[in-house]
Amino acid sequence: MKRSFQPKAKQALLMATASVLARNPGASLSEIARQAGIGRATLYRHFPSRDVLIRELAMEAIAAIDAVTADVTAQNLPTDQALLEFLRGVVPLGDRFHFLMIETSAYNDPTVKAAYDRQLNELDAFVGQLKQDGVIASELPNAWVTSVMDALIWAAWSAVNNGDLARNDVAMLTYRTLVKGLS
Amino acid sequence: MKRSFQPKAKQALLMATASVLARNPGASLSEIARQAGIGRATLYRHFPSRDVLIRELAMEAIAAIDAVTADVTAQNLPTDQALLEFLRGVVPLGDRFHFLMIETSAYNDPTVKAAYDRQLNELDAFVGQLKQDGVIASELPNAWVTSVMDALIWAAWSAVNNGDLARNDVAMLTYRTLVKGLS
DNA sequence: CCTTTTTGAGACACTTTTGTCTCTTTTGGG
DNA sequence: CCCAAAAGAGACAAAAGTGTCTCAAAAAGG
Repeated sequence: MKRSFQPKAKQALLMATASVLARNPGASLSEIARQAGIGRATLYRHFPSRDVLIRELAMEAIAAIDAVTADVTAQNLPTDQALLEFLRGVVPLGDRFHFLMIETSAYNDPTVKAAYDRQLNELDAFVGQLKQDGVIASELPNAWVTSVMDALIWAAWSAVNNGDLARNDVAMLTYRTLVKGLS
Repeated sequence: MKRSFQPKAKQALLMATASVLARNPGASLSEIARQAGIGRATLYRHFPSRDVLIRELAMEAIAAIDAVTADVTAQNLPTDQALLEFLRGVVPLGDRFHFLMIETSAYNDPTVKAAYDRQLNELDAFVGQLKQDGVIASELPNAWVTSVMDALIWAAWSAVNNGDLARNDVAMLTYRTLVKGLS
């Protein structure tokens, strides 16, 4: 083959889709293709249906967050620093992180659902560690902590993409807000 | 007339719609009607079109938040207490508050847009006061503050509706998270 | 009860979106 | 420069959502 079916373009397409769907979950495929700067037919060449697109995006998002987690874990940092590093990695993925929370149709697929549940459990365990180490208050319900984390990550990503906040500041700002807010 | 066209049922319908649309902005009218426990045709008897439903819901949401603001203002509290009271009033309206942020199609209507812009300005002014009074840090961009407020209000409402948090605790929890997080 | 109003269910045309195909143009490796 | 792979454009049927209408059942006032 001259040019193999480039996984690079597919990746870029997935990222564009996340960006669109995070803002407007009901967006049509024409809308997604338009905002990705490609033709609708081309979108179908990469993804045979809307469901597959959603599913692959979900899996990609989960994998991207896993990569961040693995990277942070490998550094063996104290939990508070690990949280900061996690945010540094995850805030740029804010649209995909958010997409996972709102695009409930993705969980019709059992593989996606299993991977997502596993990731939620890992996050829950991390919150447990943060509590143990006194980074956040242990009397707070985990559900509240994870909700606030998601909410702030999404707010941070949106602020950067609206031009309201600088990309380099935003992880630290989120970290401070989170740690101080939940201490 | 025997029974006038009850504004009460209409109100209940709007509330159910907000609840559905906040979670799933792309929900169809069948979905909305089903979750509201009524027939689709009945929905059309109250609202002639999807656009009108969206528009009326937006106006109702804005009015409900205005009512909270007016109530808080009338009490002439110090700003930190005013914030707490505002949250107490607004967290139960979390779905409608959130709906206003995500249902961009509502702003096609100039009346809705004007009312929403006015409300955003009022919120911005309130944030300015909170900064002046040292309740929150003045170096934070207003956009970040309002983003975090919305995010937390929505997280709080969701947590209550998922049964993760008690309705009576949640405003105070949101207040603490917000004030400590942004101090 | 009886009457009037409201409701739910379903049929219907219309619009938008989805998914499939074909044809032409562009692009990048050889 | 050539040519195969990939892109865009557009036509098309199928599916889903929207808006209108009718009719029978339910509900509530008199």
